Amino acid sequence: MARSPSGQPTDAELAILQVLWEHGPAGLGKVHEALQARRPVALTTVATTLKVMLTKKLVRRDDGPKGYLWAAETSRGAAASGLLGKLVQNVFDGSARGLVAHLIEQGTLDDRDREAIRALLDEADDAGPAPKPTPKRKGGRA
Amino acid sequence: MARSPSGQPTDAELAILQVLWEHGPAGLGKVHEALQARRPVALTTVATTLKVMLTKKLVRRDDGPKGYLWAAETSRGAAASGLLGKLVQNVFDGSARGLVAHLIEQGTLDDRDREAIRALLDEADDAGPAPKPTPKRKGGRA
DNA sequence: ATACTGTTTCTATAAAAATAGAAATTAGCC
DNA sequence: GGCTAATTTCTATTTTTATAGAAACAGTAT
Repeated sequence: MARSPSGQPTDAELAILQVLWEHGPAGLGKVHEALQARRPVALTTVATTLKVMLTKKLVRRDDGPKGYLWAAETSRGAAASGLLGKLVQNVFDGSARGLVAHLIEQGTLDDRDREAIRALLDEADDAGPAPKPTPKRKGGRA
Repeated sequence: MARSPSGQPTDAELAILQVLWEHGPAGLGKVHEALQARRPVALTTVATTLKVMLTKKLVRRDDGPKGYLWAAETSRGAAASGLLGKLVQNVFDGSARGLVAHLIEQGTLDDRDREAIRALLDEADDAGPAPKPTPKRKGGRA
């Protein structure tokens, strides 16, 4: 056997999603144009990939003025979570903290980045101080 | 054309690297055993993958007591950097900060994680307080 | 209506990735 | 010295990914 489809968008698919996330729903031409700006790719290649993405439910297809309008059916956050989850699992042995540590130690983040991250950390502290492991249902505190 | 080899280790390869990173250099049997603990995989599959990884320079192969001893030739950090770089580029539009923000906002990091990260951030501040954008050569301030 | 333009679908190919059986090899054992 | 068990190499298959040409189709403008 070969591998089973991970469900995660591939590189080519991410390139397309990136365009849709930025420009919003767009026709084939628009998507192609945006991709072309980065690296050469045939129009039909984009079309084929979009078709595949449709079956994968990564994009939606609505009737537009000319042909179809293609729209991302996966949010950037969702895609990020999926891919990050895999990476964290594969490389950092499941530790997201390890991943962040890597970025910090590697000097990938500059001063402003670090400052911004501190702010976010503080917000997160305020947001969910509840150490409760998320009650399944019947929310609210006992 | 199809894609050209990214150079980055694939999922199956990462699984093997993970083992080698943890256990250090090991024989085929040991690697297989460790992988098997997670999901079923044939011995020959591991052998074949190792062979491929050898040509990719992801592992080294030294003579051992029985057969060979296989060792990771790529550090966890290096693999992480490569994969993270791609992910950041593909999904976060080049912003590593964006990636960290995602993790924080998604609640992927718990209290202890956040605390640990703060400490690392502080260390990083001390480490390289120079705001100079890394002088190309003839270092030092003008 | 007809030609042009952009879109979609169909068909196809090549490489990588994942997997494993069969066969050959080797080191150690009795 | 030949057997056994682990190892390695060879060969092979399947699926996905990435890519694109050809052809069929739709809408637009003249």
